[in-house]
Amino acid sequence: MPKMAQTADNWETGCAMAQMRIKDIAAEAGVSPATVSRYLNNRPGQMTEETRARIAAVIERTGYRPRAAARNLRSSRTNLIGVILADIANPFSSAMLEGLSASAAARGCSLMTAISGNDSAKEAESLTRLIDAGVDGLVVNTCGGNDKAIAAAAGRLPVVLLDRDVADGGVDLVTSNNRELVAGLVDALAAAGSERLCLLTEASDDSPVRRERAEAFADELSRRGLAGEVVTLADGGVEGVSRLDETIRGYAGKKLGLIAVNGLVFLRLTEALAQLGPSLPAGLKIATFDDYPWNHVLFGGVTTAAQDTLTIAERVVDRLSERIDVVTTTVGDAAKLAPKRIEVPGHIEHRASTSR
Amino acid sequence: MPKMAQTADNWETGCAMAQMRIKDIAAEAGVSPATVSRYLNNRPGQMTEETRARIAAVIERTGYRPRAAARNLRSSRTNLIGVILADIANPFSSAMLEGLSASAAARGCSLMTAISGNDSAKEAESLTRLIDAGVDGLVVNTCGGNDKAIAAAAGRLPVVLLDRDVADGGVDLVTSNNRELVAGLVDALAAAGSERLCLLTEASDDSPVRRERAEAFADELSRRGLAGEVVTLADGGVEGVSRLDETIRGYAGKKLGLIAVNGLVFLRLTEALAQLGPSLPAGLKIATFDDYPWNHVLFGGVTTAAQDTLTIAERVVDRLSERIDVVTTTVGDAAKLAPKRIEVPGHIEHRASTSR
DNA sequence: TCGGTTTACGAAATCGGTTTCGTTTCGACT
DNA sequence: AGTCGAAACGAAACCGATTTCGTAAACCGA
Repeated sequence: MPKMAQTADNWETGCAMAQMRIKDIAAEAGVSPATVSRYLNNRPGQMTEETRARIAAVIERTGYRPRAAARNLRSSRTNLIGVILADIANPFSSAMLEGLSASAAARGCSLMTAISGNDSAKEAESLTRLIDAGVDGLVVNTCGGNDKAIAAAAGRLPVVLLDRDVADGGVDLVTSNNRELVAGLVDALAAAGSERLCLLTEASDDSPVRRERAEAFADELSRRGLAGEVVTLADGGVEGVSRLDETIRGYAGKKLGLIAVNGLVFLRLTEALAQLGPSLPAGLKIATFDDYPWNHVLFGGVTTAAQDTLTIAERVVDRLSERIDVVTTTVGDAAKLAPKRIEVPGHIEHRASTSR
Repeated sequence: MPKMAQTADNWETGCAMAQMRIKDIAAEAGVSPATVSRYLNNRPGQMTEETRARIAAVIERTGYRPRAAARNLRSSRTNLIGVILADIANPFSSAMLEGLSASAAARGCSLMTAISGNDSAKEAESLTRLIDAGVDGLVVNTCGGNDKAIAAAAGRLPVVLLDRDVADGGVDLVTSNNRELVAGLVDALAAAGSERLCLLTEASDDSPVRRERAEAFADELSRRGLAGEVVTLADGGVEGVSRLDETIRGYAGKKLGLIAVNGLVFLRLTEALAQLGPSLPAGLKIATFDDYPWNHVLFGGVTTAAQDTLTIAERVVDRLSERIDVVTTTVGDAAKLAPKRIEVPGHIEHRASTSR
């Protein structure tokens, strides 16, 4: 006996009717599955307005949704973007995630996220897991230690780096204009009367971003003939803080200006300063990277180099989409896009901590 | 001419060899695809140790990875967990994401994330997008307004709610022991000598969590015979802050104790207090929900009701896995799990803001 | 040694879309 | 009217795994 067509009538009770297949829709609309597929993907091969309407009606009525797995299998496209974040506790990362989510959704893509927690091994594992899952492209905010693997991945599918570069280069990167932002903060401190500047960094953070900011800081100092240095806090609270404390005491009253290289360092700085008193020691000026909610509050507002996270996210998804389109369009690897570095301008929020 | 077996020899240059299929592996190992499949999923139908080793060797050598899409199609399981978060800017959410990511990875699952940004429409859209993508289960930190849709979704696939419940009930929920935490904070303030307590909330936040905490607060007050009230800040900075300011001034010096219902409210409170001076007005005590980095810093440390985000995440994934297993195991809907409410105990961090 | 049961494995169907390729239809232009 | 080309659509192959079902071999107790 030939297999009966499994119609999707709500059988007996009006309970959950069996999932419909594209062929059911086709039958119902009196067309072939191919035509329904063309409708679903509004393919160039147009169809009669009447046919289109009939299919639309049936889909509307039945609430049919195509199964993604089947679609993925044949077309080998998943509309999934993989995201690997180094440290979600960092508000920069969560802001980025929100931006990526929005930009991806605007293109009909979903996000598969993995969080490495600054652990290289976890990052590597996430890399393969996301690739195995069949993501169309990958956004990586690397914690370092996987440069080889990431470069290799970039050879197999579209990859865009977020904020932190890999050694070998050759992979797209989207980042802030760190050099200009450093200059802006130095400006603000100098304008506030600081004569000697310190850039505060953390020992555990050896990221390219930190290095770039440190270099820009040194350059900026020598360009202006200002005195200053990079102070690296030891990891873990106490030692680092006392070292900082020492530095500040040593300069107190001498028009010192401090720049925290990121939000976490700024929090530790705040902790250290709390030991000296609730408001800033006379003559001490402060500025920091990354605009967090508490930056408005601490010290009556701290001058901040704010990154334009939303735009960064947008650029990342734009670029990734370009690559994805190329991959799915071109036959050979001939017209592969050259790797590109995209800088998104941030801006300086001037607040009380650098007022004269 | 019969189609030639596409062997995966690195042809000519050692360049990227063609993706292998399970049938290639099977051929190479001298077994059938079915056997390789059994190996990959280590199925009960065991195989000879020798066969197993031979397959393992071929896979090892070729670096074969099964295509997820094909696997998903046939088995209708994706090993994907969908996560919808209301507000990623809230550190509670990002901590949760990290925990979920870890717990899911431990079970070989990946996360598909969507962020509603407290927008009901976006939440609804995310819901269908994730379901269409074929996630095995869903974790929802709802922003409200989609109770019907969420309940409906829970009827079609495993759903676990995070922190915020839906109206109709009937869906699993994992949350903190808010009532005990409220009691703990009231304890701390009372012990610090506060005679009149305020719970600060925001007008825009009408979540079940807020309501639960407010109710617990009222109950606790009456149980102890303490005076107090719930103060709702208007949205947007100024009006809300001045209202708060007024409240504080009205009570200043009268042994007032303040509880911020969440981290965002606490930040606004901090802002308002900054107008009164850098340290707490005499006799004013403060406590807050949610343990953020700056809680250690502000006011020399603020007493906090900390939620155990890691454990919450773990319970969520545990519960979701239970449901997923039931769905894929049972034939009928007979043994469906009854909805369950899981409370994960948090704890109180006693800090300087409630010292005597 | 012989039935009976278990174990190891292969052949082929199957999941539900997409895509290729071919056929029909229709309009337009000599 | 005849021809041509494009547009609209259908039949069937295809994506690459899993799963069912069947069979041969191995094992086992009597």
